[in-house]
Amino acid sequence: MSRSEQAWQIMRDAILSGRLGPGTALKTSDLQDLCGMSVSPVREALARLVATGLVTAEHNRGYHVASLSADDLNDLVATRIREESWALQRSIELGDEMWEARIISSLHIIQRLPREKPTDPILYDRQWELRHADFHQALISECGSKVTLAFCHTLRDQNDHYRRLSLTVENGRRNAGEEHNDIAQAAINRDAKKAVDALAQHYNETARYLLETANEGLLR
Amino acid sequence: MSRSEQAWQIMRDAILSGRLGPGTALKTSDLQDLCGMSVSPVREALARLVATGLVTAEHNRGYHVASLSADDLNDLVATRIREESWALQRSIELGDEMWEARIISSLHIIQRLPREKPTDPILYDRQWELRHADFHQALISECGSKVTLAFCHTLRDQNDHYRRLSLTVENGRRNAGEEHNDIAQAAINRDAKKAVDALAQHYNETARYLLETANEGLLR
DNA sequence: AAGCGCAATATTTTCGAAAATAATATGGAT
DNA sequence: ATCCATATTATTTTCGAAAATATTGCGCTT
Repeated sequence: MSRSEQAWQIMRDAILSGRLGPGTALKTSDLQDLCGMSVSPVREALARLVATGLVTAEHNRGYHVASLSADDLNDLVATRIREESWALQRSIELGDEMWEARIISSLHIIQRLPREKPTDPILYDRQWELRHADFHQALISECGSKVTLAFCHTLRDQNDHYRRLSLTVENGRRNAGEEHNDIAQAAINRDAKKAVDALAQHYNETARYLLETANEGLLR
Repeated sequence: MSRSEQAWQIMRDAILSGRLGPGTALKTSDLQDLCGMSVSPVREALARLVATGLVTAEHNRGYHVASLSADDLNDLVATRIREESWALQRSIELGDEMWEARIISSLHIIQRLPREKPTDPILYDRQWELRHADFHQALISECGSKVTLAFCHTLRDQNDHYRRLSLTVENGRRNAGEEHNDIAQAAINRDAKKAVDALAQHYNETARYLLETANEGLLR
């Protein structure tokens, strides 16, 4: 793997885990230390993070971890529901047995994967996050629109940043297992309306929960 | 303006004008000559172009100008219609007089701005393209969703790459003035259905025209 | 004490060359 | 002649330092 890709992973991880909190100034010298490499690959990686919205850039004034706000989260979630609803609906029309199988398999995995205990003050279960992303990706994967899928991907990335709001509080995360189940069932039964409703509720609930339990200091 | 921004403009221009055709391999040494600077800002700029979809990157194998295909154009246009329809509808609900004024003013400008004659074998009217973008941006600007607007922006950028398909043929471009007029009128009359229909037709017509007159050699 | 200009410092951005990787050419075996 | 291994070349990626730009601290005036 190239250095710039390493740097991307390291920094992305640091941001999503909260080691680099929202709004933090990202000095290149510090990042070089963190990633153990020279400035070039670090900058390359920063450019990618800017593209996905995890980092903001100001000309000649460096980079900052994107800041979080309730307004932005609401915008994000509403847009995500709109996009993924469309994509899920189309996937229900177009998806074949392989599509169903991918949903069932990825659902199974997140149900079996217990989330890590919040022993760490900074709790961040990367494994769960990856598998969770797989599940939601599987649902919409057969929508037939490459650009839409790419957009959903960046929306998911930005949304994951907001998960950080709750990961610092005691209880970790609410149990969303049942919601996942409902979505998957409805999708495989080709019940588009039910599936879309369940998906929307899942995202809305998650957002509501995040804002409720949010550590105020993390919101702009 | 920083060097990397200069490089971005120069390369973007070269791609949209067709001087760097779809699929062209982008050697850093050539790009350094083209932009008159070192490799760092060139790479920085390439990263931005990758983010907007005008350029593709392959690890350790450099960069290429994005290639064009009928399938991708259809995906692009369908998605653009879906997104902008939503955004236009919301803008019609939320927009104030300033919104109307911006539409009227930007429409006026593109109507008065005559497109350059196709004397150049490589014809590319940057001025018109900018003003055209302004008009479509104005229509959706009051939708209230930052992420949606950002997405529409990248869709527009990718779409502009496809305009290249017709710019090499004799007649330049069909007259879309009337279509612009219809959209603007309906929007300002707050007739959402009519406005959305006119917008969709405008984009569909443009895509159909592009694919009809396309120089086959440019399509993958 | 508050505001301003200027020097000192910190940081970002860019450069030119070195290292790492991929593409191409060369030569020998079958 | 064709195929494979190896050497050569071309290209991308990374480095460490220099240049450009922004920030901070200090003494001065009002």
